[in-house]
Amino acid sequence: MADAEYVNIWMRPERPARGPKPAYSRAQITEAAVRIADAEGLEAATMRRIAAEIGAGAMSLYRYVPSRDNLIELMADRLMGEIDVTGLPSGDWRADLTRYAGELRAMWLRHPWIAAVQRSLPSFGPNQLLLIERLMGVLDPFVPIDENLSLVGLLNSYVEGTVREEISSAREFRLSGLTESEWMARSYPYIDQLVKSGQYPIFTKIVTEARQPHLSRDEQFRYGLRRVLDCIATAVPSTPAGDPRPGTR
Amino acid sequence: MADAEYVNIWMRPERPARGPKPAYSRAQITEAAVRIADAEGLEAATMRRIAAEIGAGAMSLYRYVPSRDNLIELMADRLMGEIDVTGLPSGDWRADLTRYAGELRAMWLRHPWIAAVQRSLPSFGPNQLLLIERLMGVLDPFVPIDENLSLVGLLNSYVEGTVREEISSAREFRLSGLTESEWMARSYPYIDQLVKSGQYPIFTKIVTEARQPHLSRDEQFRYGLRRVLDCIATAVPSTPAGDPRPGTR
DNA sequence: CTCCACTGGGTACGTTGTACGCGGTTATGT
DNA sequence: ACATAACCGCGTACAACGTACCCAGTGGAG
Repeated sequence: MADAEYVNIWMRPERPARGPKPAYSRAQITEAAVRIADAEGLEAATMRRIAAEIGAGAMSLYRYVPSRDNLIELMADRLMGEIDVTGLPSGDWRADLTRYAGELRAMWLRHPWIAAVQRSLPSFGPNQLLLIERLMGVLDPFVPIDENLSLVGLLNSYVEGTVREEISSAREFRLSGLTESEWMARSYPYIDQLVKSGQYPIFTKIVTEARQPHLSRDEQFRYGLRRVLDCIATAVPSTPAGDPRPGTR
Repeated sequence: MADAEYVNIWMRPERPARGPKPAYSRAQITEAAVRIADAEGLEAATMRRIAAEIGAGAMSLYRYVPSRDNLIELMADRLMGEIDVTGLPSGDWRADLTRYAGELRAMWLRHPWIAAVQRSLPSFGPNQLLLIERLMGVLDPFVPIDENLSLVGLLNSYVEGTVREEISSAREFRLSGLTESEWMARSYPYIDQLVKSGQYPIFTKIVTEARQPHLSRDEQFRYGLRRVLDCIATAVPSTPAGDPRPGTR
């Protein structure tokens, strides 16, 4: 009942006032959970497994965290902290957003399980909040806040969308225990059957021509990112708002 | 062991040659599962629940589907079938993509649980395949296949990204059993505390100014979509490839 | 020194996906 | 026509999950 009072994990104090010193901490638990999720996926980070990782009993975790879902919120915010936003905004919005996009992508690739966490309402943990401040600060001088949200949303969508695709191939191999070529050999009959049927000319083109990309994933990402930034540029006046804007529309 | 031979759900025949007539079908099972997921979320669509829905025993489902994960693949492809692609490509790529984007978004909103399905390697079910053919056919005459993939990927990212955000708010309410205003009242103290601290000016701006949007979600979507299409337009020559292109680059 | 709010953690419960095996049914080979 | 084997639906059973509840022990506040 006292528990139900805190809807928000971020408002619940980590430790009550009195009593013996706790043996563990939220940060330590979160760290262990992230370590396990990195190595074996989010579903491997069970309460028992996390507890074992830090040498605790399973039920001890509930002294620090109300539920597994809340722990996952903590993990997600911990990840946001990996995105370095020092020096943002720098004044050059394009450079800032390029850096941010690169770091976001790198973070996702380091922690692919982030794709599996269902964000319910945006969970405003400390790292998330700092990120919002710095990131939205980049375009804040140029566009109204709704437009800013919309543009940053577009950028985030692009990064998340592309990296999701990138992740999912790797994920399948990881948990099926197959290498990529083994998987290819296994699923070849199906693809081949589709191609041979002649009913799917464009699908065939994709499989036969685009399967061996002449660009690395990194280059593909940067190429697409430039396009997105160009798109954003059309909505960003070159001088901060408040100045009498030239007819740049 | 015979089971392991089919890596792909789409290659495994629904029914073997001999034996008594099955009482159910994949389609029927998938339909029931979708119905439950629509009403109560994907996690409510357990094997027992689905079986009960069609009046079967839990283990009977495994005569039709090798695992729950595979059933979810079936469900996902079933959803792709809701996207109407008749008459695509029509010749007007902008109209085609606008229509597609609208239908994709509507489908997601009808079946929000789609956000929770982890696509591993793209699962090429029949509906997915048809969609690929028609959708990629829209830009196929204009751009090379890699570029096509990239542009369609951008569009998909935009739709998925925005609709994910839209979904997640509603989801929280659904499963916490709170109305939006109740939730607001509950989480207000935290938001308020952040605002009052004065440390997060931009976050404050978002919460106080942008929380009451002057545009409906639909209008926001269409507005952002136009921007994305403009962005795509810069990469699409106005005449089909093969023609000597004017210096539009 | 006493008290009690707190600690870590063992036990137990309900729910999940699914392996296994049963007795009944039916298309097929003869 | 009939034996056979392949299939059916499904009851039972099990391991793993999140977590409610309880308990003995601990250490700071009075």
